[in-house]
Amino acid sequence: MKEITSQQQRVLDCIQIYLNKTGFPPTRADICRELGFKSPNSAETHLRALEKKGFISIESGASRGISILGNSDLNSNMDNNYPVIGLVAAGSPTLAEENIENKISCPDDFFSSSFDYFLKVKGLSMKDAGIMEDDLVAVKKTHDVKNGDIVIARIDDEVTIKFLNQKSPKIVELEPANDDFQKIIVDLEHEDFTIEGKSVGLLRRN
Amino acid sequence: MKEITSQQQRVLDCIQIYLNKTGFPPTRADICRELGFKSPNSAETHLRALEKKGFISIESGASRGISILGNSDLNSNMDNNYPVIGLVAAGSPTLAEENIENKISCPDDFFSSSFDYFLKVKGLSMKDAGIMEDDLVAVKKTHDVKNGDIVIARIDDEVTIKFLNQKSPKIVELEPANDDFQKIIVDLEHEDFTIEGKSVGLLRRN
DNA sequence: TATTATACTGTATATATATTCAGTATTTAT
DNA sequence: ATAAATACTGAATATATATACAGTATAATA
Repeated sequence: MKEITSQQQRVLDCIQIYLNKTGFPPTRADICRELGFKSPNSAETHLRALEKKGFISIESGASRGISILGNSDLNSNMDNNYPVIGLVAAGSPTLAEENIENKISCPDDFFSSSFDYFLKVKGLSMKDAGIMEDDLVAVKKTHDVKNGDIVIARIDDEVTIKFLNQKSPKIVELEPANDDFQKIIVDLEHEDFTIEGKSVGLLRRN
Repeated sequence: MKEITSQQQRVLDCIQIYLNKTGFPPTRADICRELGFKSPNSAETHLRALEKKGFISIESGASRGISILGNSDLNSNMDNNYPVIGLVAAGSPTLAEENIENKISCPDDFFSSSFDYFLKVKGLSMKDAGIMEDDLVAVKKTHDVKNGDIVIARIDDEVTIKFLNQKSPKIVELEPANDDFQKIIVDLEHEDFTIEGKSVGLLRRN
């Protein structure tokens, strides 16, 4: 199995998410819509690359004839215990024992993408995005984020959840979804900045 | 779930077998080939019957747009399958098969209280309460509600989700959480009003 | 340095596919 | 007795979809 590129990984994830959501694979046009491509051939070439590398198989001539290989997951629906983490500051690793407030049993394929933990939200800085105090945001630990994603970021030793907007290679803006809050402008050259992950879903327990 | 006929069972089995074998659902022609039908309309009518009875859903216009619903045989652990319901109008019972858009496997004790179904939210009338379009509200069917609860109510034949505020034995106010929307004032003596249940949680899948 | 792989836009088209319409016949409810 | 559901054949068609072809551009490789 050859190495997969990050864009090919996005396409592969897209297929899996589409499958979970609808029960059948996407068309080229569906993939374009999901990932923002403007030509069906963009999807086509990625699919052919993924086929060549053995990640998927494509049934010639068949519509939606994509199947994900090496994936005999009848256990995809198994429950797992996911930790609930508060907005922890400091250099302590996010998933360290002392930061785990709780654990929640939940199917692995519960959200559109796999995830690693629940983040318990403090404050109302993302209120207009429908994220309220004490909501549990399902966080996938990844650096594969793009502008517009709701990301969990660490600046120096403060953790925050905001919309990502990378203005330039050196400047990142973290935008709240609440007029009462200011956007955070991060100078990557002078501040310690890390993307912890991104939101892939939300859970509210009254 | 209405009774399935033996031929419809054969078609349903055929879809499942095809899915296991190829990873994507069959076309009408595929079903004909597998079961020996000579007209694609044979498959079509069986599919429509299966859809009507709630065994499958069919995405209109999409090729191979068949997905098998509530197949608790394959993915049942200790989880339960909870139906996803749109904001259905009319006198049809909320949990009628034809209103079920989807099913979600989820632990029984997932929210603070037991619940009966997920309601897929339309519109932004509860936006300031952090309830956005397409959010899934976990609904417990009950009449035990109090002022301030987020309730699912039916007025004549319209279903809505709002804050409950009973002003008097005869007047109920349903209050949105969005300045762009008007509160709904219900005269219990002259309008057909029912409390379907209340929100006990929320799920958002990006 | 040339070549291959990646990563796209944009257009075009053959065909795969859903879906409707017109029939026939049998069985099941009302 | 009549309607409605079941169970098909057969033909026709609009459109959904895969896929080829023509480009552009950059990064990796040999």
